[in-house]
Amino acid sequence: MNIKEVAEVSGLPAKTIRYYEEIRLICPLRGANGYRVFGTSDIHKLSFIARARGLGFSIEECRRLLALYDDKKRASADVKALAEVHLRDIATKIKELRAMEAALQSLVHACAGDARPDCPILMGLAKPGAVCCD
Amino acid sequence: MNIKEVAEVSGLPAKTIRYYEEIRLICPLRGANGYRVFGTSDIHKLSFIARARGLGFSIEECRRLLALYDDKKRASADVKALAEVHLRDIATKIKELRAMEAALQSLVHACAGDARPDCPILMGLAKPGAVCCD
DNA sequence: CTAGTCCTTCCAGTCATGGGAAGGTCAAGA
DNA sequence: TCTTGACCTTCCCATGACTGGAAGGACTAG
Repeated sequence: MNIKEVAEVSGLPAKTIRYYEEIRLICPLRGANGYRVFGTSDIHKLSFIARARGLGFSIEECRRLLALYDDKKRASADVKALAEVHLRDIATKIKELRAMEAALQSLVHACAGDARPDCPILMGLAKPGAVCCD
Repeated sequence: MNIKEVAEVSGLPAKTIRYYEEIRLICPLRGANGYRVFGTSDIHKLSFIARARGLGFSIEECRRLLALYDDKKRASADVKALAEVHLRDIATKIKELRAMEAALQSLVHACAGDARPDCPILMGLAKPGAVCCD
C-alpha cells in the first residue's frame, strides 16, 4: 500500500506518516522505485498511534505503548501505570484550564462591553493580585 | 532596573523578557554599557503580559490587549470580544480533554494492572471503534 | 588584581507537525 | 510514443513560546 492510501485508512496525513518513519516509530519497506511500501503491520501500528495520539499521549508515550503492545510478555500493570500518569497530566491540565476559565469569566462578566473605555478586564490584568488562576 | 531584578519582580524569566523585546512586545531603553534599562512602564507591561499569559492568552492576543490598554479611547466591547473568543477556546480545550479523560479512564478502569499481559488499554488502542474521544 | 556575578548576542533545540520547492515515477488517454 | 496529471521522493524552512548554552564584555567586592 502506498502512503496516500495509508493516510486515508489511518486518518493520519502523509506528512505525519513520513515523520513517524523519520523518528523510527514505524519502519515501512521500500519498493524498487523508492516508494514506501506499507504492510498490514505498519497500518496497524499507525492506527494504534493515531488513537493513542487522539487520547493525548505524547510521541514518546506512544513509542512505549507500541513497545508494550509488541511485547507479548508485558505486564498489564506497566501499561496501566503509563496510562495513569497520562490521566493525571490530563486532570492537571483540565484544572489549570478551569482556573483560567473561572478567572477570565469573572472579568468578562464585570465588563460592560460597550463603547466606553472603562474595562475591568484590562484593570484586572494591570493590577497586581486582581487575577488569580491557580 | 536591570533584567534580573525585572525578572524577579514580574515573575518572568530573563530569557523570556529578552524574547519579548525581540518580538517587540516591549522596547526597553539601553544604558551606555549596552545593558537593558527597564522603566516602570516596561515593568508594568511585563506584569500585564505575565498575567495575560497566565490566563492563557497567546502572545498575539497579549499584543492586542496591550494595544487596547494603551489606547485610552478604546471601547470595552473590543476587549470583551477578545476575551470571549479566548473563553470559547478554553471551553473547547476543556471539552476535548474531558473526552480524552473519560475515554482513557474507562480503559484504565477495565485494566487489571497485574503481571499478566492481557490489557484492555492496548486492546482499545489496537481495535477500531474501541476508543472514542470526540 | 582577581573572582564571581552580572550582562550581551547568537545559535540551536524543543514538540509535532505543515508548507512548499525540486525532481523522479507511474498509469491513462490521444 | 508522447503527454498529461497524479502520485511519490527528499530537503529545507516555519510555527509558538520559549529554553539552554557558549563566547565574550561589564561591574562589584575583597
